[in-house]
Amino acid sequence: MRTFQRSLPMALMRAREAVMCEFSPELRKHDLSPQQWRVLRALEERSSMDATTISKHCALLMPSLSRILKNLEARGLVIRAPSAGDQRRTHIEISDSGRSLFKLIAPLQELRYESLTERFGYGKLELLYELLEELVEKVGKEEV
Amino acid sequence: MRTFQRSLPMALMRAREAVMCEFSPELRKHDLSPQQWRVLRALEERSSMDATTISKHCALLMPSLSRILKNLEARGLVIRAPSAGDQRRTHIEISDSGRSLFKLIAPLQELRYESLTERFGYGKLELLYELLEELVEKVGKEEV
DNA sequence: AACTATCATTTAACAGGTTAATAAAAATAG
DNA sequence: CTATTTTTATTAACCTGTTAAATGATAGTT
Repeated sequence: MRTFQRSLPMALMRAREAVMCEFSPELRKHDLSPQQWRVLRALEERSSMDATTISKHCALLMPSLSRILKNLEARGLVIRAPSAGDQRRTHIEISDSGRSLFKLIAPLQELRYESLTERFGYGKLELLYELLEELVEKVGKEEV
Repeated sequence: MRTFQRSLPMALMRAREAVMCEFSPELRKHDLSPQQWRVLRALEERSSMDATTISKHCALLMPSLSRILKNLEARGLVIRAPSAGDQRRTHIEISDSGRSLFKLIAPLQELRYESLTERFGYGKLELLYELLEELVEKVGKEEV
C-alpha cells in the first residue's frame, strides 16, 4: 500500500503554500487576496471581460468570482455593468484606481518572481509548468 | 513582463483541482472532505498522535485541524483525550468505526491512484514529486 | 512561591473552494 | 409564437486557509 506521504493533492498544496509565502505578504499590505490580485492582473492585461471569461482565465469557479467581484467593485477597483448584447452577462472593467494599484504592486511581485526563478532554476521551473499542464490534461480526460 | 498565464500558484491550484476531481467524489459519498480523509488516513497508519504531530504530518494549520477534529470526534470517527504527560496536548486516536470507514474507502482510492499513475506515467509522477519537494525547500529558505 | 515567557490548542473573523439551488435572460423546439 | 431547455450569474451552506487574538498549561526566573 502506498505510504501516507505519497499524496499528490497534499504535495501540490504544500508547494502552493510555499510559493504563496513569497507573494502574499506584499498583497496583504494592500488588503488583496491572491485571487483578488489574480483578477486584477487579468483585467489589467485585457482591460475588460465578462465574468465567465475571467473565471476561465483565472481558474476561479463562478461562485468565488462572484464574491471577489462584489468586493473589488465595492472598493472601486473594478466597474461592473450588464453586457450590451446579452443581458445575462456581466461586463467587467478595471477602473483607473484599479490600474494605479496594479502599477504600484506589479513591479515588486515581478522581482519576487524573478528571484524565485533564479533560486529554483529556470529549466526546472519550465519543466514543472509542463508537468502540471500535462497532469491537468490527462487527469481531466477521465470524465465522460 | 511575464504573461498572465505564467502564474505558479495558479498552475499548482489547477493541478490540485484536477487531481481532486479524481478522489473527491468517492469521499463525498461518505461526507468526508479531502482534509478529513487525510487526517483519518494518517491516524490509521499510526493509530494515535497528538494534534501538533497530525498538523505537521497532514500539512494542516492548527485552526483547520481543530475544526476537523471537532467534526470527526462528533461523528465518532476519532477519540480525543488530553495527553497524560502534558495537559496542553490533545491525544487523538482513531476509533473502530473510523477504522471501518477507512477500510471501506481506502481500496477504492488506491485503485484511482494507480489509474492516475498509469495515465500520467510513473516516471513523470516521481519527477513531479521531486520538483515539488525541491520547490518547497528552496522557496521556504528565504525567510530569515 | 510568584512572575514571566513559552507552548499547545482553540476561537474569531474574513476570504476562497465546492456543490447544489435559484433567478433571469436567451436560445431552441414544437 | 409559446413552452422548454440552456446559459449566465448569484446565493446558500458547508468546509478549509489564514492571520490574529485568547485560553490554559508548562517551564524558567528571580
